[in-house]
Amino acid sequence: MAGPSKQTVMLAELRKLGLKLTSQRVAVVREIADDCSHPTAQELFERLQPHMPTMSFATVYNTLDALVSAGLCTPRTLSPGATRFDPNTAPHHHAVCDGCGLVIDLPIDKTDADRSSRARPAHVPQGFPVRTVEQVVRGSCAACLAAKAQ
Amino acid sequence: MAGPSKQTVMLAELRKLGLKLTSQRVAVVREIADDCSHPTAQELFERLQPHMPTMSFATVYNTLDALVSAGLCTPRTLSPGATRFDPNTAPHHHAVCDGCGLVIDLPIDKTDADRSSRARPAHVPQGFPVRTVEQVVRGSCAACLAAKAQ
DNA sequence: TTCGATGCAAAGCCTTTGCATCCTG
DNA sequence: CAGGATGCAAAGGCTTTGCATCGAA
Repeated sequence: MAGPSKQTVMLAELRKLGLKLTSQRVAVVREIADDCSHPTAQELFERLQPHMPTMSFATVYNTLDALVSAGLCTPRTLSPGATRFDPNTAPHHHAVCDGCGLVIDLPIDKTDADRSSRARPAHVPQGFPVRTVEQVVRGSCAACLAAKAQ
Repeated sequence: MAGPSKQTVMLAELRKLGLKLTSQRVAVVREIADDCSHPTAQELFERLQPHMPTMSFATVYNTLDALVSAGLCTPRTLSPGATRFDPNTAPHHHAVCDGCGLVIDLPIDKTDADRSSRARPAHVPQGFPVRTVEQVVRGSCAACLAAKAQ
């Protein structure tokens, strides 16, 4: 389990693709590599800006696009509003809050894997090659539940 | 199976909620009631505008919001870009094209129902009441597949 | 030194909002 | 007739783009 960190892998992959490792890209990669909160570009920018006053939106998007193209990060549009970025490249499901759009990773255990991987065939049209099958669990997060109760 | 049409049901529900049945609302309802292509507000507007020159975006959104609030229509944000509206209120899954964002309904058969309804519990956190569980099948539609091949 | 990357600002989509006017009930 | 609904236009979020400047390799 003690392999290279996620951020090391990401930076190595970007370099392998011939992309320059600018300080801005390194900063974005460090910020998102181990973040399982599915941040938006806006959120990443707001976290980075204080430490790097010249950081711009365009660069955040540029770096995220590079990571997505490299298959190191997945853009998620599971709820209205800004695209969220997910550094977890292992297959997994998501719980999404109807109220605030919060996205929670749901690991796939053996039982789930059986269900979701094999559930694919039914009714998917001919000529539609399947890349992934995910489950989306919609409901309310604890915070929104509490807010609604008041 | 010969119940009232979907559009009749929608209009009756809107009236029941005390909303006025303006010609604009009737037009939007007629346009979306039996449309399984998951149109965007923009698309609905572009279809209606030629026949109803004064139709405005605000009214399309207004009517769609009313239908959503009434539970007669579901907004879907399964791919980047505009929200798509789904008049199919029965539980079902979706196939989504990575290339163009096309959304195809996948009916739930008995076997699927068993899988998806029961698949819920695993790893969903405490205090997260579940409203729905859907499957999202991602891949490529026939048109995008053909376009890529060239 | 070179060519790609950055920062800035403007433009582009999608959606919401404010307000005067209109029209259903 | 009254109050809700409409149309228009402007504003508001999110994202992309263009271009002059900068800096990693």
